[in-house]
Amino acid sequence: MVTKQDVAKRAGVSTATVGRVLSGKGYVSAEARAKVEEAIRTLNYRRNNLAANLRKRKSNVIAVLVEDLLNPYYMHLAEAMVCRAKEKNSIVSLFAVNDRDVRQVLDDLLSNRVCGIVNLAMFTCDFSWYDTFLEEGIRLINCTATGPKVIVDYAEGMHEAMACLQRAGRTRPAFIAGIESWLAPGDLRVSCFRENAERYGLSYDPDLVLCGNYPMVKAHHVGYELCESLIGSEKPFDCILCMTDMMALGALKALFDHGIKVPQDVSVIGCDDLDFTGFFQPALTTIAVDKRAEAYAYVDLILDEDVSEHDVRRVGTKLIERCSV
Amino acid sequence: MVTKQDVAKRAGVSTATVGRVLSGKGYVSAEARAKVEEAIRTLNYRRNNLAANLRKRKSNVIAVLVEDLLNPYYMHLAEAMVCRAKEKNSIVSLFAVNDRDVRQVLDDLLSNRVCGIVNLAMFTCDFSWYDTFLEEGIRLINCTATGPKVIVDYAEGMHEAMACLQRAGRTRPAFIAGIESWLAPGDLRVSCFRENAERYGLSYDPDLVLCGNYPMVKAHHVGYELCESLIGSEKPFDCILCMTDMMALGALKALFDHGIKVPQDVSVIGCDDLDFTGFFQPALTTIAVDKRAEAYAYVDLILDEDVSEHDVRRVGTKLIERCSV
DNA sequence: GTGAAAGCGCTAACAT
DNA sequence: ATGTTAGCGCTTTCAC
Repeated sequence: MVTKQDVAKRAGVSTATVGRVLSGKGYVSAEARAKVEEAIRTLNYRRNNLAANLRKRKSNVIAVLVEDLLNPYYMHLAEAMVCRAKEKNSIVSLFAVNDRDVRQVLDDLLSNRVCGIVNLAMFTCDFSWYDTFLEEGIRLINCTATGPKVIVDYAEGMHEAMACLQRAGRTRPAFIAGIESWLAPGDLRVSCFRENAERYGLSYDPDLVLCGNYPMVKAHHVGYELCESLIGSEKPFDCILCMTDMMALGALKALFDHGIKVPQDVSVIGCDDLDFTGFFQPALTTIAVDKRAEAYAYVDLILDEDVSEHDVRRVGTKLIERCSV
Repeated sequence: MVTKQDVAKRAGVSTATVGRVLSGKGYVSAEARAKVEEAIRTLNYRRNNLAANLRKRKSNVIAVLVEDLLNPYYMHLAEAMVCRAKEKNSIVSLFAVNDRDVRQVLDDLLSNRVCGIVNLAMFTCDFSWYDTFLEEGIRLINCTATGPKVIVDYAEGMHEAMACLQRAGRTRPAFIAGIESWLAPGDLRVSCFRENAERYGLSYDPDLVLCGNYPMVKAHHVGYELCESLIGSEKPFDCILCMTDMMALGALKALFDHGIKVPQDVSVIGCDDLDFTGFFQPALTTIAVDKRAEAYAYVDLILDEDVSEHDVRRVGTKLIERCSV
């Protein structure tokens, strides 16, 4: 294995000079630079990140905490994060967590001195350890109420969705929320709906806001079950808003299985705009999230120099109209 | 940050002794062990993997190379790999590659001294660098013709699929292969079909084996386009075998858009058994791969001690009958 | 059964 | 403009 030493020797300079040309900082004579570059090329030198990381007391690994990795939404995010991280010489590692083993995973992250943590899990972490992480210089995104975070602004898309429903003459929406914690004000989907439904001639009935056991149960199953119970309840509804496209997929199937026609009898709107929701039956009208922007924001919040403790990045949404309304 | 030194000092022993109790190797008196354990607990010591990795000249990172991360199949794999890796104190990092930037990614992997590489991309890597990796002690899985690999034995499932088609009275299958390289003998799907179709009363017509531009184009779009061109070609066919469930999703939609009924007019069989293929319209009959076994095999091939250069692990498949045949 | 000490390859502060 | 050097925290050999 070729070390910086080797390069220095071969170029007839010191390791410091090699370091300077490698990092691009500090003065290096054109002559020295040329010799060093030549040595690097012929020796095929490659920096050992293990050593660099130790020295810097921090790795180039961004940890992504996921609870439901199988939901394509998170893979969209993961993919874009991988790309962005690559541009910035970092790598992303996936960590599966659930509310029972967070502690152990956190231990692991500390041990591995990851450079930052993006929390894509839906439970609110017990980050009493928050300070431990900060002391180590590990940035935490979407982990605590106060820290840096990216907020998906579902409001825009939600308004369009409600307007769309109104145009279709719908008045009694049900809401498949899937998980209690998404009812919290931090998530704009339900709250925006609750506060503005009336304005669009839509009734707001708390009984029609349904929670299930996501993510213990897969999103599409949650959607299916919740939709079935909705049908069984015999409460009148003429459209369904779903927190995620996968839940909408489940709802669509439940509706189909019960002979309820979409969009003739009931309209369905999803959220996420996965790359294949246009292939659902019928093609799903959905609130699209700018997943790329979201993912890039995560990586940037971890890697950029000038990020404040209260940095908040907003990500836009918009309605994509297809055939389910 | 608490170091091994600190623990040693606190326990009144040397770092070597601390190392012994930590690793569980070597003799340590009960007395010393107790003191060390106490110190570890009260100091809240956590090993610094950065340092350990440097010393061992190898990290605990398993690199996974993916080309089409958005295909849920790879996510299933990734998820299971993350779990398995966690059991063995390793972490998995995702690397996006395509045949144009492999070289750079490989450079990156070398720089980061990952402990192993699992190639989930479909192109055959130019691993002329193979030796460079081996010298560094980096294991390569599914990278070269000769190295350790896991083979998905599609034959079992494929036989069941053909039998199923035969029972349904089908005789003229089309095959949506999606990508040229999957036609190679290394992949059992097409080859098993080609060699055995006749036995099940199925015709084998090379003109009905369709390739597209996967993974440059998303799997479901490839499935859609290929199926459309199939319909347009006016060659007779009464069933379609698809290389992946996502391609089947596309085919299903193309068929629907052209008013062709599944399974009445045409039967469709997919491959993978993604967790939501039962929610397709109609629910898809598919060849299920034991994804967990596949994923575990990858991790084990990287991490286990006793892996030979020609180790081959087989993963089973079986047909899941739903409603598309 | 235990301890001392030599690095792993790099970075950066300091000296020249 | 360039070189020297002191660690980063760990593992592991070797000596006691």
